[in-house]
Amino acid sequence: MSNRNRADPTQQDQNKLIAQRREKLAQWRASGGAFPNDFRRDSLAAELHGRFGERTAQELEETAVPVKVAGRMVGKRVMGKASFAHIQDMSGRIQLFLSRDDLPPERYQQFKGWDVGDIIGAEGHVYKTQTGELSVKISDIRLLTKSLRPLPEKYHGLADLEARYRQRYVDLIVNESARHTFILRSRIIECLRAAFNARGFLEVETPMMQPIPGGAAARPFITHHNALDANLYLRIAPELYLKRLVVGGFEKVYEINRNFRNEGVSTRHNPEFTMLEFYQAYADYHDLMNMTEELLRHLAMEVLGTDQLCYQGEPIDLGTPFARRSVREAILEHNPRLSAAELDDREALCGVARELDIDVRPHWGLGKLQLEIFEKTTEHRLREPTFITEYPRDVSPLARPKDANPLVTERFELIIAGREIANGFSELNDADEQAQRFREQVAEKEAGDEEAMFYDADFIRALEYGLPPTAGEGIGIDRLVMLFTDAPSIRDVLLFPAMRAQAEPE
RNA sequence: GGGCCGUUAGCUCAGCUGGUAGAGCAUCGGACUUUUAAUCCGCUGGUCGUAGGUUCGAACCCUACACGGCCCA
Repeated sequence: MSNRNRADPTQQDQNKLIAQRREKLAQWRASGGAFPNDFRRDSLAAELHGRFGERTAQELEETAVPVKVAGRMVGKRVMGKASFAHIQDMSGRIQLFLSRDDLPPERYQQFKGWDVGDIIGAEGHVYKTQTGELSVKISDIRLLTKSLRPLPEKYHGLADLEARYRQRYVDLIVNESARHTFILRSRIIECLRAAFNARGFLEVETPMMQPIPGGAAARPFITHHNALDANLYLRIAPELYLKRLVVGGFEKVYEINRNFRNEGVSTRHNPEFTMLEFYQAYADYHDLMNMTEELLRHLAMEVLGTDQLCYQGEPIDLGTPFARRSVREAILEHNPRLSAAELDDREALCGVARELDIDVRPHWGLGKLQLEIFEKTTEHRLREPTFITEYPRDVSPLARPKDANPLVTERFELIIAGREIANGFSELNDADEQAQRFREQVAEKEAGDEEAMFYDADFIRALEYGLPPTAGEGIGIDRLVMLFTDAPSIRDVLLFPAMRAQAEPE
């Protein structure tokens, strides 16, 4: 990134290219009618390709269908008294052919002064060039918006990652793959919404600003409400509100929205990220695993047309049933030197954890140690879709314990390509036990765990009215989109990823 | 927070052992009525991220800082 050309608009344009374009704009203003907004197009590029792409040149010449198109000029080839240009609209690109003698007087001369990047509107008729490219033979053309800044080079596009993230608008103009990623993201969310609606779920919106942040183990952002003179937290999860709604009788609810976690930024973490969270009464975690598997397979077929994904060179098969194994089984499988007996021996696990360079805290219990060891040694090795089940009770304070073994819960996480994609469980609906779990969390918070949960008395009150047996799950949309678009970084699937503020924006 | 790497023209990138900076594309001027990374001819364009230091001399060596990338916590 250049630090030159600072923000003061009266002082800018040290850059010759910008100065030249500003001069062209000044002439346009002087001639009157700059920045008009009375041009109406009647066709998009992709529509033209769809309607006329298969027609022969002769058929098109006979019908001479008149069209009006508009978009950003992304290519310009002037050859004496005739020119080609490509314009790009939200659907794609279409070529324009201009011949001086087909245009009003002076128009061709004006066109020659316009720049790649300018927004133009044109009318003419659909035809095919000698090479068979569907194009519009122009009878008149107008400049609609003057672009003052030159676009990146046409061949390499914009490659600098910092520039692509900070100036996403430029990235979207010049990089087809970026447009594709965000269009696919939109389709994925659209498809998920349709799937939940079809299953009878009700879409809801719950507070983003919460007096007590709950539903996950994470550090929250704090903000302040002036009129109430009260601190509020940006939500780390919608979970406790969604369960209140199930108490209220909305037995199947879902929400697709942002969560905020005050943690580091990395290729997998952004401080704000999108989560699909849903709850279904009279279901348990097995039901949700089955549904998740179905859902992902359906999603892949809908948006990609295949259930065979390729992520960063690695094949991912969503077509065959996902593996399911418990945290215990997974740890033992990937740590052959560990015995089942050692997994239940806190002292032994502490030693193992330290050998793994895990920063063991004195207040950690057996479950926390198991989970840390799982995350360090096992999670990243799970490449094919795998449900990891039976998470320890003490790291799952909102989940229902297993009847057969109350030390673990009816919880799962879905791991694909070494990353957590979803997390779900049978909900803890025993108000007294939930209150006890909150008290344990508060004790851990007091012991220094900043991610431990708060005691939410209103949530307990809601449970006391009676939460039906319910299962709930969160699916990380950004990570799902990464998987589906083969994106190496979460920033590639966020239109405006979190970046450190620039000292002086250009 | 730690380690490694990067920052040079509008964009994509070269730049050797330290000797005051180059290409392609774009721009600008010219030629050209079916091109599509158009072609051909000619000309421009730089406070080498910032600030110090070493040196006769720094894009290059050293230090700090800023921003970014990757990995680890």
